[in-house]
Amino acid sequence: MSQTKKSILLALGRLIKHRRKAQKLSQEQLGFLSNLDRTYISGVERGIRNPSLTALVSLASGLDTTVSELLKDLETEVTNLNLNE
Amino acid sequence: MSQTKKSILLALGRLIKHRRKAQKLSQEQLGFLSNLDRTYISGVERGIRNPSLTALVSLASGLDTTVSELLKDLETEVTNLNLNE
DNA sequence: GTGTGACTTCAAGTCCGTG
DNA sequence: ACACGGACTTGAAGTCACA
Repeated sequence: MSQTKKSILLALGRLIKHRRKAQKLSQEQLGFLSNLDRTYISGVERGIRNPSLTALVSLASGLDTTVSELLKDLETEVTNLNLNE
Repeated sequence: MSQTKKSILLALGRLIKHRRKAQKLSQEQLGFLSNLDRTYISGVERGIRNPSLTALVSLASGLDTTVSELLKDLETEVTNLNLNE
């Protein structure tokens, strides 16, 4: 796993945690809302999971947002979002 | 795999194919640009692959766009983008 | 309420090829 | 140039017990 990938996943994790806190949800509650295991949420927030598109869709709707919104935030956080060079 | 997931992946595939054609790229060329195997690109376009976040990032930059842009298009195509109900 | 390690099953992703 | 397949290695999905 490249360093850039890691930083993307870490940024995603921070973002999701931030959104979750803003909604005053526990990982358990978000897990329920998104039909994902609480420990899986934990892994995503810590940046050790690389979620699939469908997992992202589940997460986003649990957080009452869309994937594109979520990733737009990610793109403002990660300045150089390029894996291919 | 639920029906909704399939329709999301099919929509993503159509979208990517459309973008790729617009750029006048072959699957092979896009594979090269995004550092992904050509057969994998083929699978994504046919909706039988569920790409990870990092794969999406790679694809997006190969298509000279961002993941959020790509998924915004997807959200306009897929009316009910909700896996959790 | 969360982090973490370990685990199994299944899909991601690559590489070989065919028509 | 692409769909499709087999075989392969790595990693994601999904869950558990424990601290």
